Amino acid sequence: MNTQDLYIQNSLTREKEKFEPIEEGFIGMYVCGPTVYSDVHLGNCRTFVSFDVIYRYLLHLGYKVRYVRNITDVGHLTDDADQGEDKIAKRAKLEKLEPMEVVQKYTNGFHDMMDVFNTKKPSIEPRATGHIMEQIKMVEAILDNGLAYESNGSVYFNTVKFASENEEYGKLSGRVIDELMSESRDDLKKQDEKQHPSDFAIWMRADETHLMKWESPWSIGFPGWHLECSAMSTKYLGEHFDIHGGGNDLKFPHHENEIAQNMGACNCTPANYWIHTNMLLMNGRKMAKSDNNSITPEQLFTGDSEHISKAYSPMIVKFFMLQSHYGSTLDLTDAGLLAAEKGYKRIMEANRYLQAIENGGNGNEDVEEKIGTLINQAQADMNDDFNTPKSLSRLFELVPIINSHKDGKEGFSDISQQVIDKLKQTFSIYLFDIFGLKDEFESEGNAISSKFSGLMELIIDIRKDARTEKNWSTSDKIRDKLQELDIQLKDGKEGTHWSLN
RNA sequence: GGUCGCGUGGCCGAGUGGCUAGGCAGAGGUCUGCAAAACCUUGUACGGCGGUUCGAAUCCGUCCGCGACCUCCA
Repeated sequence: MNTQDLYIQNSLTREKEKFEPIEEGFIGMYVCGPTVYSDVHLGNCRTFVSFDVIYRYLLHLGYKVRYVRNITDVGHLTDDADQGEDKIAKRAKLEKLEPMEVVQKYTNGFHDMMDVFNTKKPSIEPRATGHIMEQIKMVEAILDNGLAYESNGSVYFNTVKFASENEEYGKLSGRVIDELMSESRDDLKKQDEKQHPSDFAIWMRADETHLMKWESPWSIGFPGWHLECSAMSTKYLGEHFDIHGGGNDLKFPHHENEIAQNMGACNCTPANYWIHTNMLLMNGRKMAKSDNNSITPEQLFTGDSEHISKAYSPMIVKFFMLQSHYGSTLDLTDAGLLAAEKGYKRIMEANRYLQAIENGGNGNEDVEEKIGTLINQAQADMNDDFNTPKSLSRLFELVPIINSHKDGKEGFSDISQQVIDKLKQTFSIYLFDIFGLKDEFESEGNAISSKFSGLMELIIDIRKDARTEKNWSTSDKIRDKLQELDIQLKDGKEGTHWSLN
């Protein structure tokens, strides 16, 4: 594996593969967005933070990326077996709102949360209801190809026929149609409209009470959930594009059926690389309200939950997520968050010090070689399937070097200006551009923080005089009172530094 | 029951056929008026049992446990 090349773990082949874009320099990436029927789930946040880092890294590599992430605002049923209510409509009735009010409300909430986590906005964020025509056209194409059938105003994708003509069905999820068949034979009688239980609706006839419905050649109805992603990815990225992503839980049936629809419509596989993010657990188990084992992003930020001992800021939560690989389950625990908080502060503080270094020394070969190696490894780690935890660990290994410079240690102090600049650039690019973190103190508003800094310098100066006079009671009083305000003084060889706790 | 995946030191979490992850916590030291911070040093690890191999925590089998999805049940 060449560390200069990007490798991606491809869910479709279950292999780590070298990434080669369809068109040199350009990447089309589609990620399944949220169904906006309730407040965004913390697990969703992890997924979109993961793809945000992937997006940012691809941009960093110089690709021109078209990142499409949809908003599902129709067709996602409470029960995936093509029965049950539309999630949006159900919520609309519950809250006595127009369906589109529900959609707007939770879309706004989702966007706000994505901002809180400092993720970049996608290039295009299409909505299912805005693409009914495209979906109807796709149903027609699939019908024309003989891979769907109409039944009582609804249209179903014929999985049996598709699977018999094509080995693709089940490839992503590892499911085999024969098994699906034998598994659910008992169901067959119940479903009079479907020819086979594994068939799925691509258009559904709506009854009179249904809130969201459109005219189509088959009935007044609405599109099946899986169809929107096929239609919108095709519209904005073409029939064949580079990367398709989503949460692990969408692999089956959603993504499997998406592939089937695209192939059924144009006989081409939609994406070369499929990326699936893994689940966020809490205390070792899945988050579920019914088990009282769940926490919302807001609760994390306010500390208002029995599961955590204190509040954690968004960047600490994000840092916590980045310390695991997107493909692994991540276990949210109070101890884990506490550790992440300390780590986050340590690395941010080192960066703040680093960026303020003005003059380099004469150069020190040993240290500079070590720095160069670590910087290269950080990049190689990101190239290896976006390994953020490993890449972060390289930055952490650079922290003692930076802090030694602060202490005026021999060897570390005479790093050349060139290497210092390289370090500055590396930290800035990785922490902020690629990982999308923010220094929460720095971002609190420059006007305030610069006055605040001036004030702190004054206080430190007064305390220094007291210390020179060995007036320990005054100097300790300043230190202790500031500590009570969560401002920590740190006496070092080069003078006193301060930080916010 | 099926499909996919996971099980690493006190906690979180990378990685690998023989060679340091990293963070947090712990221990010792340096520094300090004292402290904190910082720096240096440091420990027990790869679920159980078999097998392949000169050598496996890393590959294979099996058992146990966990998670997601599907199914079943409710």
